[in-house]
Amino acid sequence: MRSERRDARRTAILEAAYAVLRAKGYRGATMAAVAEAASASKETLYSWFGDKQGLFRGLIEANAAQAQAALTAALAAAPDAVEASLVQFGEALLTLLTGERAVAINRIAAAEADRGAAFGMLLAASGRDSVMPRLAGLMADLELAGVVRLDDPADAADAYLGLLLGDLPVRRIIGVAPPPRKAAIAARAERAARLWLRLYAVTRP
Amino acid sequence: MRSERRDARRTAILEAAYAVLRAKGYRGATMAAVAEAASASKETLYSWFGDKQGLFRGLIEANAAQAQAALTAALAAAPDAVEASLVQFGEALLTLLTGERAVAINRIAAAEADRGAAFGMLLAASGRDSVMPRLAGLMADLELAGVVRLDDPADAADAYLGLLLGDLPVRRIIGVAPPPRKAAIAARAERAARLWLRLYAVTRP
DNA sequence: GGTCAACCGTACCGATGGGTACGGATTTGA
DNA sequence: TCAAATCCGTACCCATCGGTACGGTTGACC
Repeated sequence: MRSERRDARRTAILEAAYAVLRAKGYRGATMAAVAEAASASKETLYSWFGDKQGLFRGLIEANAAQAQAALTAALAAAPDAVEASLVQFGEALLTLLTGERAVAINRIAAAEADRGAAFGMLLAASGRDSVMPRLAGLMADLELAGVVRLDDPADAADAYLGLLLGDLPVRRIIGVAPPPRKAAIAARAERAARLWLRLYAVTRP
Repeated sequence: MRSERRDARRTAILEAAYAVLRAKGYRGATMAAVAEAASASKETLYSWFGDKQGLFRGLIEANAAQAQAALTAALAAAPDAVEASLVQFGEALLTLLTGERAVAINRIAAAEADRGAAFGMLLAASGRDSVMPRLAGLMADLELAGVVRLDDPADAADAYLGLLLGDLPVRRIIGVAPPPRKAAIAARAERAARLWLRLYAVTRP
């Protein structure tokens, strides 16, 4: 299959683009540097992706697909207790959002936010807009199980996100916080679930 | 006084720098554009601030002082109930963090996060590191008043920040959310205080 | 009123990076 | 094995931007 090799090459190029992006930032990620890292020519880059924005748009889309898969996997590993799935979901989401990839991509969107918010929109579409439905579903399950009562589901979801993330994503994007360790992520997810349940549980513990 | 005029000129230049920054972003904020907006010469800019980083470092520092003053004012307008001061503090903080100025500055730090985190550090020093003590003090007051019980004050403060901010700052920085209206800010601050009190109140309402 | 420093406007320089063009090599498909 | 398409490497063009130099002008201070 020719398309297989093409796809592999494409992801290899995007991987090289990400490597340069992570090391040098968006403005430092020159097309020449990406081409060299990918052992490709600039002309190939332009022919495949149109321009620099197109290249990194491709990177964002690829990452979005990856992130979706990770979240799906986290939810698929169905735990016995519904509450535990909230923790697992939180861990997966926190791992994604504070990871190097998401941070680097968020920095692109921040740097380009003035020149239209094209990157931001794309990121939001593949980020929040795909996360919230899953979170809503999870919470609906919890409500059906009689664990919690949610008068305003959107509000409750927002509260959970806040408790889970805090200002960590901003500090990551700004560059003042290192990526949290697995243990720290687990602790945060556990704490967020505990506090959130305390807020909305039907029977106050 | 000559220094008065110098100070006024300096703040005028920084104001012009901010205007250009807001309109064009950090990379688009060329020294020439700032000079023109300030009716100054590039040479003056370089002589006063050293280089581009120095200019925007000055902008960040000026903004930090302004923000500190706003928070102090919010806390100084001492309300009768200590709980109300939590709402006032939240409104002030939310107004600051989602405002155009803070967002533009955060975008600088995001764009320059790879090349060392100099801007990020500066921003954190004048931001979180100056906010948290005040929040801690506020919460200590609440505990002394017997309203809440905080086993882990740092944790409680983090939870409050999460409830207050949610992912709004990130969405602002990314450019996908407009600055919230006064009413929305008030609603968020009120909600954060309500939920936080529900979490930590001594007597569950 | 005269002197001196600061400042404005402009012009200039070197470097860099996005985007294009082209020749030679390599792979693809029959 | 041969023709066609693709791709790599390099070189090139052009615009932009950070930073510097300089001459004319203004304003402060004596």
